[in-house]
Amino acid sequence: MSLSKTEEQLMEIIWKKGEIFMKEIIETYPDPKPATTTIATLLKRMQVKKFVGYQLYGNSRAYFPLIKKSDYFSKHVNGMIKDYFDNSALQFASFFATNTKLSQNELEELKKIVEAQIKKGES
Amino acid sequence: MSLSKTEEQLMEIIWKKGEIFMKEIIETYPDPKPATTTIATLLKRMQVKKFVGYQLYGNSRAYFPLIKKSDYFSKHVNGMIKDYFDNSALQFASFFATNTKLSQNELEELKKIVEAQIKKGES
DNA sequence: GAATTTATTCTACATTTGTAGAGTTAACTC
DNA sequence: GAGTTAACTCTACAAATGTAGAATAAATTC
Repeated sequence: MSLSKTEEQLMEIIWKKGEIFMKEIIETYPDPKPATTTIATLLKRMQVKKFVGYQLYGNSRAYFPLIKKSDYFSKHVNGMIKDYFDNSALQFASFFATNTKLSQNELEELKKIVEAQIKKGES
Repeated sequence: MSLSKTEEQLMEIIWKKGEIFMKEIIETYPDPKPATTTIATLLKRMQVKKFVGYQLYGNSRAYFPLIKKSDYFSKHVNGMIKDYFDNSALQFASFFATNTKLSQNELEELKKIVEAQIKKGES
């Protein structure tokens, strides 16, 4: 079971806050804000799909993610690599480095990250 | 308008071949193969969405992509960066480098790619 | 404590997606 | 040329998704 685009957006709001009340969720949306019932429905479905849970505080619910954003995107990206880049992470990385607008500075940063990652693996 | 997961899979088949006939499409799918009508429906929808076109050869159609795979994934990945990584490509790159299982060799390769990209920008 | 606000469930309905049968037509096969 | 195969259109239908009203219940406010 995976999330739809709209559910993913909501999920992102929940990830950002870590724990969030209905009222805050609605506030987060830009106008025109969705009806609370709409959000309630999404939250319900996401609970069924085991992506969010909630903690009762007195009588109100604080919703929280049941999956880490990094895990979610790992799966997501790895799925993409598998399905559309011949299962080659490198191919994807190459595509990414050449097709995304990274500034010189960002490229330098990225280089550092990669180097650090290499170091890490060497130990 | 964007493609659903299933349509994307079919799109990938079309990208791979560049130009492809119905029969070949079906052959590409693993068992249990979908009904030809299923594929026909998907193709029809993808034509409406302007993702594929076809060229008549005598009486049969050779389907081909109307969008380049690199363009499609650029949009895709950039959308992901925008929606879930604070619009920071670097943040995504960092996530990618640390969360995807790249071998030492692949990391070295990636480093080279990044370096090449840096060189390119310097000119 | 009556009136208002807020959150929740239940129900509903339109749209999109996944899948494919029925029917048609052209092509291919003896 | 009668029978088989292939591809296409049209129709259909179930499931998933996007959106929200009605009803209810609790909390907040005068």
